[in-house]
Amino acid sequence: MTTKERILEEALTLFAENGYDGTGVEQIAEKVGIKAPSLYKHFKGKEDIMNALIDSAEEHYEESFGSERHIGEIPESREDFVRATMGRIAFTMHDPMIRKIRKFLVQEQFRNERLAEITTRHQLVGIQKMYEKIIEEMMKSGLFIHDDPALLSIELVSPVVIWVSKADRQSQYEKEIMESIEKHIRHFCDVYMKE
Amino acid sequence: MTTKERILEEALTLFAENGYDGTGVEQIAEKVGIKAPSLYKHFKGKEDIMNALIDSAEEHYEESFGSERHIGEIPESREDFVRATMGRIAFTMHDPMIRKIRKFLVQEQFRNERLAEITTRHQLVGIQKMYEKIIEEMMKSGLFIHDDPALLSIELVSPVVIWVSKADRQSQYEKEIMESIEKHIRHFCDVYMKE
DNA sequence: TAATTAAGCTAACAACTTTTAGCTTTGCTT
DNA sequence: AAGCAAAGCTAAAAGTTGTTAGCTTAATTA
Repeated sequence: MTTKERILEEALTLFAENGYDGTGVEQIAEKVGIKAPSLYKHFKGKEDIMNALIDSAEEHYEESFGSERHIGEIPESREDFVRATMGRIAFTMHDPMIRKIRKFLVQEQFRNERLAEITTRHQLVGIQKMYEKIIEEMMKSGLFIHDDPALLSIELVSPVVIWVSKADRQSQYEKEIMESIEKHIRHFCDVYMKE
Repeated sequence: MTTKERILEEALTLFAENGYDGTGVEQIAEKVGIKAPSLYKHFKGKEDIMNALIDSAEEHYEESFGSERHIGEIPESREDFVRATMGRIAFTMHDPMIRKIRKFLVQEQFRNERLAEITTRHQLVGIQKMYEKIIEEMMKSGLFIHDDPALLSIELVSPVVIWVSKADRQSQYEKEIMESIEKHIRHFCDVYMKE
C-alpha cells in the first residue's frame, strides 16, 4: 500500500468520525506515520485530499452498483429472499469501508453539489435500482404479485436505510435494529409474495 | 426578540448550512449585528451556544411530538388521509425552523451521544409514533385492514424521510420528490386500505 | 442623583491550522 | 559513480479562530 493510499485511508477514517472541518492535516499525517508537511508531497492540500476521497467514493459506488453483477442469483423462495437480503444488509452495515463512506457522505452532503449528488446516489438510487431489478425478476418468476417494482423497492429499502443510519450513530442498538429489519422484510414478504 | 435569541437563531442557520466546525463565532456575531466578543456577554463560549441549540432542538421536539395534540382529526376517507399526510409533509419540508434543525442534526449526529439520540428521535421515533397512532385509529374505524400499526407506520414514513432528506440537499428536485411521495402514499393506501 | 448592571466595543493574546521553503536521505537510472 | 527524483524532515510563515481584558455607554435600580 502506497503512502498516498494510506493518506486517503486515514483521511476517510477521520473525516467519517470527525468531519472534514473537524479533522486537521496533522492528525491525518500522524495516523499515517509522517509529518504534516510531507502530505504535500502527495497532495496539493487538504481540499485535494477531500477531492480524491470523493473520487474514490464514486469509484466505490460504480463497483458496488454500476454493473448488475452484484445482484447475484434471483431468490427462489421466501426464505431465500429473506436470507439473501439480510446478508446483504449485514454486510453493508459492518463493512468498514462502506460504513466510513456512508458516515463521511452524511456529514459532508451539504458541502457542494457533487457531494449532494453522490449522497443521493449512494443512499437512494443505488440500492433502490438494485432491488427494483431483483423484485422485477421475482415478479416474472411468479414469486411476487404483480405491482410497480420501483415503488416496492423503495418500500423495502427505505426503512432499512433509516435503521442502518441509526446503527451508524448508535451502534449499541444494533441487535434490536437487525431484528426490526428482519421483521420488516418478513412483513414485506407477507404483503407482496404470493399465497 | 432578545439578542440571546437572535444569536441562537443565526447560529442555527449557520450550523445548518456549514456545520459547527465550519462556522466561526465571528460569522454568527456579524449576522446578529454585533462583534464577536459581545457574544460572550450572553454565552460562555461557542460550545455553550451549541448546547443551548441542542436544548432548543429538544424543546422543539417536545412541542412537535410530545403531546398527542398534533395528531389532529383522524381522517375518514382515503382522500382525507392523503391530503392530511401530504399537507404535513409539505409543512415539515418547508418550515424554515424544522428544516434547519434537520440539517443541523444530520451533520452533527456523530458529535456526541446526546446528539445521536436526539437525531434518532427526530428522524425515527417522533414521526413513526405519530403515524402509529393515526393508523391504529384508522384500523379501529375500519378504514385500514388489521395489521401491526408500528410496522405500517415505518413503511409509510421511511420513504418520506429519505425523500425529504434528498430535498434538503437537492432542492431543485422538490417537485419530483413531492410527486414520488404522493405516489408512494397512494400505493400505501391501495395496499392497506379496505377495498 | 448616585450606583450598579447589562451589553456593547476595541485591542490583543494564544493557540492552532494550513501551507511553503529549504534541507537531507534513500534508492533508482544511466 | 554521478545524477536525479521521490519522499521524508525541520522551521517557520501566514492566516484564522476562540477567547479574555478592559473600556464605554445606556438603562435600571436604590
